[in-house]
Amino acid sequence: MANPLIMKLAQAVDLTAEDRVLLEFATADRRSVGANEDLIQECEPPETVKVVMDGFACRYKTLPDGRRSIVAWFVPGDFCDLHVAILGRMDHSIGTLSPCTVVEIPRETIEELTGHRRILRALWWATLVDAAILREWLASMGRRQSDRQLAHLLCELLLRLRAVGHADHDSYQLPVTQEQMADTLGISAVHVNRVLQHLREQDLITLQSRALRIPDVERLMEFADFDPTYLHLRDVLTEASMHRRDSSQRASQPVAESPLDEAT
Amino acid sequence: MANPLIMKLAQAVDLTAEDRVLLEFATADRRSVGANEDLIQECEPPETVKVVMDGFACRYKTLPDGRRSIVAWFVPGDFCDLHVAILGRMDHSIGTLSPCTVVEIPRETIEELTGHRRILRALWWATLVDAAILREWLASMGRRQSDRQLAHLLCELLLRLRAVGHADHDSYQLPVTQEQMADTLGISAVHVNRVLQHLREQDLITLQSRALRIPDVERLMEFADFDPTYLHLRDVLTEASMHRRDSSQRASQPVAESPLDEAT
DNA sequence: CGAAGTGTTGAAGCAAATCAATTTTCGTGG
DNA sequence: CCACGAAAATTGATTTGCTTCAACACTTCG
Repeated sequence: MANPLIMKLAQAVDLTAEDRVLLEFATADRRSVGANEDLIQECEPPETVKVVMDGFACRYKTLPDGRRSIVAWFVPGDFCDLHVAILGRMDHSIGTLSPCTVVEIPRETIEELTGHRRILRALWWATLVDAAILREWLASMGRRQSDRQLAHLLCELLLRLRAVGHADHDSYQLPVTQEQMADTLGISAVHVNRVLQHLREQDLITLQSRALRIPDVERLMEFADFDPTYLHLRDVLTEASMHRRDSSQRASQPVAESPLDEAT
Repeated sequence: MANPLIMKLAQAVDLTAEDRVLLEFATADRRSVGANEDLIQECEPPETVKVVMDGFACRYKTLPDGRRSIVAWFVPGDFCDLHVAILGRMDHSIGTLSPCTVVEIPRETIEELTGHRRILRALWWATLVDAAILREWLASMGRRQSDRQLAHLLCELLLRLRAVGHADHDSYQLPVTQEQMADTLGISAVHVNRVLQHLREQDLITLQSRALRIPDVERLMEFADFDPTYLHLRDVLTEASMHRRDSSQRASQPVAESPLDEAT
């Protein structure tokens, strides 16, 4: 099985064989974590950078009344906390949604990795895509009805998981509970259940025992008003997503030169 | 009047006199823009980096049904698009909310600025704080009632504006319409109106002809469940915010060393 | 001074929350 | 392998926060 981190970063830059070897070594030391366990808690400054290699994790905030808001999902290949090192303190927690395999990369290894131009740029890209996803989620939560919002999330996951080889053309494992989805979408668990049924009734999805299948990907994307541009992926613009609307605008571009990067 | 960009970046690092001179020069060439004008449109790759020096601007997404979602507010001192350069394409637009004074900093100037360690780090910090704000907004939209959500936004603006010298202890200019607030909070303009009245009835705020006053800052923060940690500000933790709950956890820290920064 | 944009108010409707009960699934130990 | 308990999913009834539509008032500015 291919390394999801390498697959992901290859979306941003052309990694050399040397880059790949370095990344392979950096992610060799894996450990297993059960579901619903915290990887980092609020106020706890992390010493290592964590990468999810298998399973789903999340970034979440707990409000004083006990309710929680999940503000990011981490799927295989995702860094959990690349950015936090520069800000003194965590303003949120990171925990697993399902059982996970994670890697903890020590600071020195990150420094070594970022000594390589392509990897440095790919890490930049990953950080910025995280922010782009956040913006899309915010827009989605603000202005989309919950059935479209959920459908949108499922489309996003399809592409993100495909990019790291964890989804095939129309299906993937979705190892999360309806309550976890509810905390992500900002709705109640009961309503998630009803929305899922609604999507099933319309034959937009199939979901049983954590296996999601999308009979007609294009139709679901249409329904969710999903435009994959914001994911800034290179490979995964499939037939389904390419043929929609103005496909010339949608073709992926190589990552642009960055002023900040330039200056290094 | 002090330079808001310098004031903002001084929140993150100790700028030297030389740093300040550089930043002053970089922001010398200002221009005025009316309200509701686009600074950058979707799909238009920006050639310069834009900084708001006066007035309010925003980052927004337009959904196909015409509704829009504002996913970030830019107040004086804020970069609009520092990050976009690395991703090939804009997945959103940037426009003014009120009349603004903006600066367009050419690529080369940015490269020159980022040649200075402290400035580079401060720009990093600014980017990460933007993401932190986005997370807080997402949590807020997901799990807070709209009166608390609006109150939370007003608290955030108080601190952000104070940091750049555009708010005093308990008041500031809020040059936006209720419709713009609605697009930000993900609710209808009518409801914004009612929520504002509700806040006024409770003497939590005063708002007339775009001037906001908060009679009891601490009480509004309590009401909004506002915890300023996520803004990662150094100076602006006032009496009001410091005395709440566990203040020892709340004192600002110097910006930590960053692995990515280290590697430069 | 008039027109357009903004703010305000009321009434009706709807999406989603809440509460509560029930069934199904899943993990675990006997 | 089955039985049990706990977690998760499902269903129904009721309530509520917010939307929508529509009318009207105020403000701002050319």
